Amino acid sequence: MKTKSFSDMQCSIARALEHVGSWWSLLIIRDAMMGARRFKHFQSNLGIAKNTLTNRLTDLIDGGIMEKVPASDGYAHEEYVLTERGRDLAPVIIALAQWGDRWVAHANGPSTVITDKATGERLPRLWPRRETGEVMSLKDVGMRRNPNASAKQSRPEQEET
Amino acid sequence: MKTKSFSDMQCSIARALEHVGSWWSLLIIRDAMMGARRFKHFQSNLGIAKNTLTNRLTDLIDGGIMEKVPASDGYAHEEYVLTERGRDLAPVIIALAQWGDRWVAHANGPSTVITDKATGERLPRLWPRRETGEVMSLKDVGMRRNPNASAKQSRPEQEET
DNA sequence: CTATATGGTCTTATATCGAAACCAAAAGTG
DNA sequence: CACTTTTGGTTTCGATATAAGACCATATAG
Repeated sequence: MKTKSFSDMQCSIARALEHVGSWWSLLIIRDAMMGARRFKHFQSNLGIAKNTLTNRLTDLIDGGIMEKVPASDGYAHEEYVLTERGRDLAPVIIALAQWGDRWVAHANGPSTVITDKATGERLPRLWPRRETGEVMSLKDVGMRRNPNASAKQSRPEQEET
Repeated sequence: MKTKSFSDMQCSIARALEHVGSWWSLLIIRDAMMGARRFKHFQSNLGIAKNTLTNRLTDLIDGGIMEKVPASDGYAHEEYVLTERGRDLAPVIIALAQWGDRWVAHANGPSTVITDKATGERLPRLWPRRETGEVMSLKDVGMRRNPNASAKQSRPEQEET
């Protein structure tokens, strides 16, 4: 139920989830990244109900993540493709896939492997790095409140008043 | 309606979303990463209904992403903390935050900045890299079907039959 | 020109969410 | 120690989104 919207939150994660946080969105985006372009592709790949697919696609288009374009092969239908904004979600998809591979993989292994096309090798884990490229420990990653953030946000250290 | 479960899908992304794909899950995890530990923290930070929060926390615990531990300060209550599995979602959270910062930021800027504690600097964009640390172009990232994947998955190139 | 596939829309049933009331136990107060 | 407030829920209820399937117009295939 979307009744509660995140769009008034200042947090970028909430604002991002407003666009890609619903149940099917990221799977549709994943399929698009893998080459799906037509309604039927998404529907048969995902086993999603048609009306739900219509809704999700409409939301993604409204959010500027996908767009409808004329068929690439000269046919009359239209196709759904990712915009730049949508393609830019690749790190999210990859991070999610790698986490899934590690922690909740299917008994037969993952259905899809993310590779470096140049070598065919599996991509190394997406992980925070410094400008230098050095891999960071999570302990060194901080989340700092933006000074000109508007509202309160209680954290254990600062809530007593 | 969650009636449709992703848990029978072989795709790691679907399997990951089964755990963190519902509306509030990732925001709860984000709050936990920022230091929230108690029910009231999550509730007041997020403005989530209490019953929904209870459900989401229960699911996260069942999924091994969070766990309940005795209060760290000697009080009688229990606290909710991330497990290793949960902390390992950091790249997903960071990728999402960075995408949000870039594409759908709030007018006043993001409420939270993700930093390198060592320098206080904002973290560079999480992006696919080779083993060498070299940043990749998305064009070089491939998604290949796992040979021993079970079911069909139609892609434009292979669907005509 | 007929049959089928595609890309939807509409209706109905059900599951989930949000809000508010309610409650027991713990913590804070005098 | 008695009294009040906070915390951490659970229950009930109404609103809404989803799933499933019927239905339909257009496009493509034969």
